[in-house]
Amino acid sequence: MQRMKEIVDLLNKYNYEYYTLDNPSVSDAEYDRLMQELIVLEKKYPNDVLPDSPTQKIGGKIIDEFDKVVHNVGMFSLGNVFNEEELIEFDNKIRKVINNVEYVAELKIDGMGVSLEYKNGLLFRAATRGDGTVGEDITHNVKTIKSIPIKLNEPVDIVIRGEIFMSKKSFETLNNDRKEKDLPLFQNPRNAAAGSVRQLDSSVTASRNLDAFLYHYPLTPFKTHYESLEYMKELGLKVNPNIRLCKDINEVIEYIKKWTELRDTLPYEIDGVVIKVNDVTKYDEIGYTAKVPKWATAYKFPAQLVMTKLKDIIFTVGRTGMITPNAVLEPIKIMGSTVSRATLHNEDFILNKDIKINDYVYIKKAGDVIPEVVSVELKRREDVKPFVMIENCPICGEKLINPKGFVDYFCPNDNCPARNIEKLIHFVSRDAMNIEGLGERIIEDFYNYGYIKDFSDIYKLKDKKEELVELEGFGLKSVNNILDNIELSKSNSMERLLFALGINGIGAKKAKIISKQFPSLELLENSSFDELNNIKDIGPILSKNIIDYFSDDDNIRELNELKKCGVNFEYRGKKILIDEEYTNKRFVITGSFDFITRKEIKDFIEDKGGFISESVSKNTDIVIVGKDPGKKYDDALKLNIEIWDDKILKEKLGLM
DNA sequence: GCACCTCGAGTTCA
DNA sequence: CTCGAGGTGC
Repeated sequence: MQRMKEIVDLLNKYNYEYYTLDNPSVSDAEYDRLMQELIVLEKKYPNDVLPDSPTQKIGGKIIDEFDKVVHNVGMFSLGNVFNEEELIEFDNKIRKVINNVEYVAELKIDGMGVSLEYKNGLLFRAATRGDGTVGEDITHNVKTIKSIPIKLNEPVDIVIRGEIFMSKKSFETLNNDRKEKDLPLFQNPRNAAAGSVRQLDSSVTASRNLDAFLYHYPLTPFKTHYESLEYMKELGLKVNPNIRLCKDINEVIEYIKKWTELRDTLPYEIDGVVIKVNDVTKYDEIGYTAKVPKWATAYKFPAQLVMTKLKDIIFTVGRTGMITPNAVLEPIKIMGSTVSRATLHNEDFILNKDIKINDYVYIKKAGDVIPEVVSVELKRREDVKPFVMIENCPICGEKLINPKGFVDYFCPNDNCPARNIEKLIHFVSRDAMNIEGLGERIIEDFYNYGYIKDFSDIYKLKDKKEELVELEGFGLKSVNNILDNIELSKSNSMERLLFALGINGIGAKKAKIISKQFPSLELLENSSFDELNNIKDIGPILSKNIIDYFSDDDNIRELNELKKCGVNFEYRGKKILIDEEYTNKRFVITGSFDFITRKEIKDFIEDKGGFISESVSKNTDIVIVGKDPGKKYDDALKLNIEIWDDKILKEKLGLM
């Protein structure tokens, strides 16, 4: 079919031009006409459909859920700088490591990160960023995006990272369309793009007019980032045309100034500028922090500020009794949503910012989500009332306390209804007992009806099934669902229960650390202050909180009730084999070993509850020394720290 | 005793 | 996200 091939070639050429030239040689109307003709032809001759036909990109597959994808190269996030000084500091730190640094400055597209995996030049898999290690498989949807080629110009195996976004124009069209159909509107192009990519039905994604820029080649063989980008263009990948190679940080600053001004003229939204060291071979030398690479950063444009009236300051009570002042605002639209509340954190925050009731205040959205009061417009101040911290709990009336050295005030009443409800909400929450279907509203209702007061009452709800079914808004189906999930939660591993109990200062992470060393609640109950205090990352205050918790008769009674209800008290995860010689001891490894890998030593020690640290200090317990040890060995000798040579190590490992 | 980092607690709206 | 507190290292 000669004509079919002609059209396919034309359309592919057009797609390419559309994203690389300002004035493509084919008009929108002509493109649509050709597409129509092609669809008719392909219907007529389904056997002759060409593999690189653009119609093959319009998916129609509906899937049940997204598969998880483990990124074979981690997808890191970037650190942020918010002004010129911070940027110069970023540059200074890099120039301490390497001189004559060149940067690549790129527009930071406000969209959604994506990882593309090509095999033999064909798009094999596309995944979201997720937590950086595990993302979601969105291949079926990404195939519908015109600017992401299904086939590259060379048959290579390659992983490429980029950003999927929606143009300002498409966003407007989409929202106008949704308005007509009375559908909820998207807040901004980024949410629209993210929502569209996460469609189970890819024909919906196809209709959304998504676009993409690719900007990163993680395992590049090239010496510089700029060369990688050039190569990506050769492959047919769409790279943003406004990328600039900068000789030094001053050129980066120039670039930022230019785009701060031109920002609104772009057809898509940007929220800053990304700056990367051009020389890829220096990345390891410059290094990484725990979270982000040190060889790149994002300059973020200042967030949008809006002014509104602060009508009142009210107070909420958390599960710990912590009192939090909240600003009641004249509702105002900011970045797509209407805000009427914002946290004021504590008394100091309010006094430092000199916030008074009836003031006009500037609001921004921190991380584009959480509203935050930035400052007061003193020029508009009139008829204001001073802020006065309350002295009694707004719910139960108990006199508040302000522990020495604390900024926050607390309601000390263990039976405060507000606290009780918050404790129950925490107990069922996702990282705690994870009881789905038992949401905040329902907890509140059940508490007020008197069905639940203590944690264990949740497990006794099944005895009241007949009554619950009669409640307004509940039916047999919803009640059954809740009761099923309550039953399921009984078998949770100990760390969830420990976290759910809500001991002060014991969050999800600490609960897990503790559970590994005291793998049942009974063992924890019988632990001593010293044993707890010895655990790494658990100090005297948390140890005391735990001891106090288990010394309280009410708590013991409640734990017995939970046990009676059949709630699991055991830790089900990987346990530590407690061993005096290893548990909570700090090890440092130096030199090399021919009979074992470092990873194996590390696993051996960590299985017994020991820790590996990188440098020797007076807190190091044991230094393991192999062949050709480094400075760490000298440090160990100086500080008189126990040393295990390869012979001792072999004995300990049971190899001799 | 101070500087650093990690963690916990509370947080908005649809 | 932001804040303060707690833990640890120097």
